Amino acid sequence: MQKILAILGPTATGKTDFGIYLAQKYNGEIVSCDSRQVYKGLDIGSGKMPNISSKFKIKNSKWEIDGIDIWMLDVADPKIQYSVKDYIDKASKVIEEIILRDKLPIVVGGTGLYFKALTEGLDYLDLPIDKSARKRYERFSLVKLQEKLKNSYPKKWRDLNNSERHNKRRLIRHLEILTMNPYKDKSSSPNSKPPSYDILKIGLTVPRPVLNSRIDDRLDARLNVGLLKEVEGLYKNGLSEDRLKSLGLEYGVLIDVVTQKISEKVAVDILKIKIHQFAKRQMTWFKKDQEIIWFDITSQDYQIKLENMVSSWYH
RNA sequence: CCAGAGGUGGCAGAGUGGUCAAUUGCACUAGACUGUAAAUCUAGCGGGUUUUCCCUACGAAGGUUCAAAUCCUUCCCUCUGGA
Repeated sequence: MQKILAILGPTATGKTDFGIYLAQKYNGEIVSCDSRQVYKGLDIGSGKMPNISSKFKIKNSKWEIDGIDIWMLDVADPKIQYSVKDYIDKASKVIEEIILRDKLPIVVGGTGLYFKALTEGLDYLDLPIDKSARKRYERFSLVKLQEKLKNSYPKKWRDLNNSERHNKRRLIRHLEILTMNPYKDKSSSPNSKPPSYDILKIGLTVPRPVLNSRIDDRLDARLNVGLLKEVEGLYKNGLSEDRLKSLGLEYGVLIDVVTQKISEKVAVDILKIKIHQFAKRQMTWFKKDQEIIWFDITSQDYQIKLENMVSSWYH
């Protein structure tokens, strides 16, 4: 069975660096699994930029760091919302191509849903976004959305947990799906199963306090190399405030500095907290995947142990 | 030194005699999540193995009252204005 290596985990654990290292060692190519790195122009903030010590070049939107090809970067226009569907369509092709080149695909990233969709498939992925339905439902109150779903699709409503029932955005999507009536249309495929691979899932982790301070340091470093300018540039290039907000974290918070709503100092404090919380959410997601083998990067010899594991899997 | 304002849970900030272990926001903890996922959402959040119960708590110490974060006295501290 074709092998794929995956390096997962929360932000700021050095996934990319380690991925590049392993790619060099095992003749691999990297497939980024990151919902923000897909966008052109989100470079510093999304963590695309390599270390100063690394050599990198970009040709035709294709990145190469220290001689290693990195895929799924700059594949989307930041003005336009990207989706899981877009990601797996493209990334699965990229993986096939790497395999045809007789190289090892190394999926590196922290976007859990994308990774899951890529490796396990997702039901009803062929149901597109219905913009008009979405627009219509967005004006509804939470209660109204709940009533509507309860009445028109009681089975779905019953299946939802408390958290989901209060999630306006999710409620809207369920309603949106309903208007497409996929369950009557036998031609729509319930599941898009990807080919089955032999995937070694490596998880990189650190004790939370350490993680938090790594996040803080990294943010300071990114600020020093022009993160704020990057956000300002995107804004001047026509990304709306709302769009930047929806991009989240550095983009969502720093835009308020660009538009002079808050000071940089305040923004940085807020941002650090938000990234801590984000890292926590990533952990919550990945913890559920029992197949991930975790390595604490602050523990001794983790690198050796990890490499041993990879090489015995890879042969 | 005088005059005003004020000291509430990790922080901000409500509450001005009982329904207050104390609204709310933030932080924090745990979690959910099948086309926005760096998004969106839920729960918990003083302590206690008996939980419609007990203890400790609204600057400190006393007091009034059946009952106080809320009223009174003194003290300590902070801020603003005047010397």
